Amino acid sequence: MTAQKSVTRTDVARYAGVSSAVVSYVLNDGPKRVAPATRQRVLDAVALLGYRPNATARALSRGKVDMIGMIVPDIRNPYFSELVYAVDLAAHARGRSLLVINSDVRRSAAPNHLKGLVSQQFDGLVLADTLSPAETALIVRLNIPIVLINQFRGAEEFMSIGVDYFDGAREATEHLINRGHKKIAFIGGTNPALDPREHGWMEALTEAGLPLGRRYRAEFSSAGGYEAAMELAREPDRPTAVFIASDQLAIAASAAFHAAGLRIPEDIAVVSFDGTTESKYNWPPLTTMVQPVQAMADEAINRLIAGTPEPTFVEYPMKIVLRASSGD
Amino acid sequence: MTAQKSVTRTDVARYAGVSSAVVSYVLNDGPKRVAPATRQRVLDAVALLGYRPNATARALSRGKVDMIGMIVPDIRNPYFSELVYAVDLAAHARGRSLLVINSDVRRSAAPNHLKGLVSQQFDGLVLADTLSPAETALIVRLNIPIVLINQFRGAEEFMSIGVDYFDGAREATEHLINRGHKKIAFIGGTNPALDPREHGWMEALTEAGLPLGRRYRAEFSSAGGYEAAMELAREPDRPTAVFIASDQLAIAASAAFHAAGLRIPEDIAVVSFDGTTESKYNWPPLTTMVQPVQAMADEAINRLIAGTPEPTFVEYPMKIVLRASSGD
DNA sequence: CTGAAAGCGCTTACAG
DNA sequence: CTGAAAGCGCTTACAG
Repeated sequence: MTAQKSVTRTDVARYAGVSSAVVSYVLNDGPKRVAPATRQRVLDAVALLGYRPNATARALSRGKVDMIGMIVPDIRNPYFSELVYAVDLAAHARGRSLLVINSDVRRSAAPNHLKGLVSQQFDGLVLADTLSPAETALIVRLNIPIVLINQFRGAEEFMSIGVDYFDGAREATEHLINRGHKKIAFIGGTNPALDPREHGWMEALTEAGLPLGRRYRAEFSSAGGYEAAMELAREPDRPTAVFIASDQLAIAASAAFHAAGLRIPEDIAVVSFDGTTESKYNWPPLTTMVQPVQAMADEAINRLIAGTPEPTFVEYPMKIVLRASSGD
Repeated sequence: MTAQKSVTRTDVARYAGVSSAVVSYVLNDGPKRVAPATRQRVLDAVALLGYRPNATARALSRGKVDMIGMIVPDIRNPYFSELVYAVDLAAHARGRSLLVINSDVRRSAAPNHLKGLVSQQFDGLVLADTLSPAETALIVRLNIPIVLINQFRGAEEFMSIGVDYFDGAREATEHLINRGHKKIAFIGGTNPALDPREHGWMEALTEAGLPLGRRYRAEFSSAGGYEAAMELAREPDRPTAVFIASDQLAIAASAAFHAAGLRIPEDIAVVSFDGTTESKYNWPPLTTMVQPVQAMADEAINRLIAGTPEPTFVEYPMKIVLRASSGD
């Protein structure tokens, strides 16, 4: 269903009166040199015939596709769409396309959502999703460079790129403590393992000799954040501040607090996590821990292109951005 | 850089003691029938050798890649990330992968951002971006099925799928009129041509015998929406209501109104356009015109797969969702 | 029901 | 500087 009778390398070669090899040399700028006059003839033929190289054939012949795959839970989450954007930018800067795989979509569309992926000849894979052991095994068998990004549950087999979740969370909580809050809650996800963000929150409170506030575990979605915040708002002994594990949750939580008649930050101060653009346009604007998304994306792509990376954990520090939600 | 010494069809065939053609027949369930016993031998060999078919070779041989391309201005805009998600879902349901191209990224990464696209052998292309005439010419030469989505400036050459922008905008404005507003402004984009949303707003006001309110033209970004709203807020003869052309603009505008000390909807009522999830979690929740995104996405994919679609305009009606931003 | 073989459109050693 | 040719890993008419 591509072009009906598409122009091929051979057509160009014939028209220019050279071999198809020469056409390749011209188009790829190598590996052989071509005489200027010949070169011009080829270029003219290309233009005249409207020739477009077939990327598929090229990929088959070269044994690589110049394409990187990226697995993401849900691209509708602003954090992930910013991450995808950054990785895409990095990939293109290095001459690669990025094929984004929404694991959400796959999971609903097919029982074995990674199946199609398996036959794809990616140069590498950026994993922004937590996979089941079975899925991980499948991925490993792909035998291509892999980098985990945005995951704190670092797998032993792969290189992992992320922020210092623990320290970031601790700093966020400390900021609330420094502003005089004594009852500081936590809203986060329903992880099976301990979320380092929850851990960092605990650590900060413990260090300050403060009691652990209540923790609310929600689905990582707007609806989840809204419900958790509503629950918090109805608490008889309400906390005066809350550290929320993602901007998406925090934005929905803000709406819930408003709906419950709470003023931010007067009644409930909020510090969030991620530093997406959305956090700035929330009402009130969110104080949030910023992830250096582009730097992480660049790193991921560079490592992949360099070949299978060492299974280490590359950790970026976070920076806090002070805004009105915490009274700043 | 794919698997070092990957297992090929030939290896499987040899191991199973059949020809590579038979392996194909088994794996593709056709076009020939294979004896059950032989079939089982092949399947066993596949499992034992850990064979993964090479999608690139398959694509070259079949002349198609089962991949659809989608060009989007900026995936970080929630409306587009929801649209991409929907199209991805539709594509996978039909057995195709979706390669998303951020024209933003391409434009900054390469002068001719569509160049790489040209050699890709897509089965079809979903265009959610307005292209320059030169870019359009390039795309046409691709000679593959194309569908425009989310564009009101319908090109004559292509099928176009979208909502009834004009009617949607009119209904949005009428809602404000029905609630008694007399001074209704408009915040929209800086389009060279007349945005039908602006046109619909005008029409509603004219029909009601109301004077045209001021119109604020902004970049389609959060920053753009914020600035436009700030300008509106400072107006001496401030409007009491505003129709805003997208949720992204409206969310940023809400923040600006709050920052300027205006209450929504008491001082300024807002009706927005798009119906993204974000609109629901804004404060206050936005009354907005909902686009039937999934239906549009399904339609786009179905048409592409059926072959080059007729250059018609498929228009979906919009539905208003009433929420607090308009006092509902 | 199974096999030998041509072909998809490139790339790239190998000769000249 | 240029060409003839093998090869990438599949698919699929064509024979048997």
